[in-house]
This record gives sequence, C-alpha cells and structure tokens, in this order.
Amino acid sequence: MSKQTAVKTGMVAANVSRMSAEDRRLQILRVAVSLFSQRGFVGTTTKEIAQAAGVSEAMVFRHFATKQELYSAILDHKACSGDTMNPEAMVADALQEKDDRAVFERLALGALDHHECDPEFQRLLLHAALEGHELAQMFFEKFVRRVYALLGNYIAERQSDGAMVAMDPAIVVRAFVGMIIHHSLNNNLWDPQRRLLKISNQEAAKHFSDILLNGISSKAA
Amino acid sequence: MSKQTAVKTGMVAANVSRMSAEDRRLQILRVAVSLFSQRGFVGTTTKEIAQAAGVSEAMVFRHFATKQELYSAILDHKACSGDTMNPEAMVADALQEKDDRAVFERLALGALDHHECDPEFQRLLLHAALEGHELAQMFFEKFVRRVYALLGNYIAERQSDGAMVAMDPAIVVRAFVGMIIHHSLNNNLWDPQRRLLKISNQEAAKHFSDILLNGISSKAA
DNA sequence: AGTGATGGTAAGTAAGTACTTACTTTGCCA
DNA sequence: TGGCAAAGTAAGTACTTACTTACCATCACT
Repeated sequence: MSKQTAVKTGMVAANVSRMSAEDRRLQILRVAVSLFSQRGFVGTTTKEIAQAAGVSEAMVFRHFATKQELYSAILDHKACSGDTMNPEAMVADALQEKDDRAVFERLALGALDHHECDPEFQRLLLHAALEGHELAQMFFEKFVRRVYALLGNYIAERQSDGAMVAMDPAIVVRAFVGMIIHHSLNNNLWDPQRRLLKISNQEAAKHFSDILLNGISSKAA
Repeated sequence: MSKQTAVKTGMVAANVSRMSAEDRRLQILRVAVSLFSQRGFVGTTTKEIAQAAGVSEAMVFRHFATKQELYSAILDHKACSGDTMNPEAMVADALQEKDDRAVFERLALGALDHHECDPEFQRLLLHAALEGHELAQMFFEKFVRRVYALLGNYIAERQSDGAMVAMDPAIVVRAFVGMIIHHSLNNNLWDPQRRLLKISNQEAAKHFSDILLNGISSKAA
C-alpha cells in the first residue's frame, strides 16, 4: 500500500505522512533532547538529529534557525516547562506542621523519582554546565537557589525552635542535596547497574533523611 | 637578539628553542589536559592543542598517533599516576585506633583539597563519563570501589562494636561521599563564586563529618 | 480542476576536522 | 667541520560540519 493510499483511506500514519509544522517541531525537539543528552552539544550533529527525526537536514533548519537555537529551545523547554519539580508546593503542608521527617523525605523522594524517570535531564544539565552554556547557570539561579532558600529558612526556623543544633543552614542543605544528587548521578551515570548500592528511591529517601535529621538533631549526645 | 644567539649564549629559552622529545611530549600533554578539561574530547581540536603548545599540528601527531590516544594518555596519567589520592594510607592509623572522627574528617579533607588544587581532574572525569569513555569506568572500578570497600568495612566493624546504628554501610558511604563530591562539584562547576556557601575545606570536612557521625551514632535518641 | 500556501527534499557551499607527506632546520659528536 | 639523527614545519588530503538554495509534492479551498 502506498503512502498516498494510506492517507486517502484515513489511516493514522503520523510517522510516514506529512506532519503539521507544530507537530514536526515538537518531534525534532524530542529526538534532539535524546541525542544532546547522550552526546552533548558539540558531539551531536544536525544530520544525526534529522535522521533520527526521519526528515532531511533542511527541515531542522526550517524549524530552528541554528543548532544553537535548537539547543537553547531544549534547555528552555526542559528547565522551565511544567514537568520541573515544584519543591514549595510539594512540602507546603509539612513545612507548616513542622514535620521535619515529611519535609526532608518528601523532597528527597521527589528529586530521586524525577531524576529516575527523566535521566536525560541530569545529563543535559551536566553537559550544559561543562560546556558553559548560559542556560545551566540560569537553572542554577532559578531552581537551585530556590531550594537553598526554602530548606535553609526552614532549618533556621527549627534551629531557633531548639529542635536542631546551631550550624550554618546552607551547610546542612549542601549536605542533604549532595546525598540526593550524588545518588542520582551514580544511578544515571557512574553505576547504572547499581553494583555499589541497589536500593529503591523510597529507601534512599528514608535513610538519607534519617542520617541528616539525626545528624543535626539537638537531641543527639 | 636572535633565537640562535640566545641559545649560543646559554640563555634559558625553553619556550622558544627546541625541546627534547620527552619534554615536548609532556608539554603537549599538559596543555591538552587543560583544553580537554575545559571543552571535552569532541569540543577540543588538535589544531587548538598544537597552537596552545606553540608547535605545528604535525608535532602533536608525531607524539600521539591519534587524538584518541592523546586523550587516553591523559586520563591514564591523571587517573593512575602518583598524584591520585591514596585513601588507605591516609587513614591507616585512624582506622586501627577506631578514631571515627579522624577517619571521616581526614578522608573528607583529603578529597576536598585534592579537588580544589586540581579542578581539571573532576571536569575531565565528568566529560569522560558523559562521553562514555572507558577510562571513566576504569577510574570508577579502580578508585571508587576501593573507597566504598574501605569505608564500608570500617563502618560494618563499628556497627558490630555497637558504636554505630545498623544500616547498610553502602548507604552511609553513599551519603558521605555524596556530601563531599557534590560540594566540590558546586565549587568547581556550578558556583565557583561560592554565592550559596562559602566555607573552607576544613570547615566543610568538619561539618560533613559531624552530620554523618551524629547521624549514624548509636548514642542518638 | 486549478491555485496558493505549506511540508518536504536533493544537492549544494564554505569552513572546519583529523591526520599525512615531503621537506627544512638544528644540535650533537666523531 | 661535516654528517646525520632528531625536532620541526608548510601544505596538503579526504571527509565532515552547519547551514543554503532551488526546487518538488501535497493539501485545503474555491
């Protein structure tokens, strides 16, 4: 059956027939995300992107004026779209109830799950940071700072409550974020087979929170 | 004064006159380390390396048959040469005396100092890991595993002493290493201006050890 | 049926890229 | 002092890169 026949008979043939400009744009964006996250900006050619999308290279440049623009569109999309984590909303109630366990464990689990179901994101961000792309810095400014402020303020509050020992809250945040990010990085980059440590995100979130909360609890010896 | 005159009169003119093969090889290696760590493997051209070394491209290929061989020589040199950390030797006495503080704080400080005075190493390793270079995996196998074994065994021992709470030692190691590596990564890659957290390596090592040791101490509530 | 806009391509171009070849210069020492 | 091995280069080669141009195909709508 020819392509023409397929279309005439009303078959769904999204991957062989013509797409609307918007659909094609999104499709190119999706395959580019995958390639850029695997090979980085310089390591990915526009030819590869076109092939992976099943179109000619000229189509890539019809939708994105330059390779750089495509890259920026991706980072933009990934870093600023709705699928980014919203830490404030995730722990709003726990913060008010001063439920330390819930605050830390939920943030940890949220981050770990996010990194697990979208491992491309972490790779993309690392590539961007190493290559000095401005959007990596933007992510840092817009997201990381927010997390430090959110958690830092909460810790400061609990310290003045007498529930946590005195210590620069930023250090505590650095320690906690470090456990989580490093664990995700191990799972996604260094040890995807989990030879060094194989635990569920739930277990990881629980134990990391255990160590941290115990570590800064004023009830300790 | 001509170059010839400079040499004839015995002046030191290492950067203008000819070098011995070995010296030139090492010089090319050094400038390549710097470039590869900044731009990664694909992002660095052999022409740039030659220019940075002040020689023609042909000289690069006289000393290293391919760009890949040069890259491997670098990773090899960096990952396996004497300037790599030797964790066992660093804490041998502390391990025997079961001085928990010394074990953790010294390891932390050693790693932080190492990353601070050789930031290229971390970038190089990250680039290699992202690009899937085998030498990144080799570093993981040869070094990271050793650290996990060393610390993990010690923690298991202290657990059966009753000094630390029961918990998979690998999780504890992951948490501790996470704090340290993530802190170095922040300092070297994300936040070199230290806007989020500005502390000395000593302070960092002390506080991270505090949190961890308190967090897993059996004396806690 | 015909037309104009839109989705799509084949075949370029100029500037890189890793790597080579054929050649020149320099220092050493018999 | 002349000869020769080793250090060094200019100018390539064959191929890839990001990006363009000029052209075709298909649809919606009269």
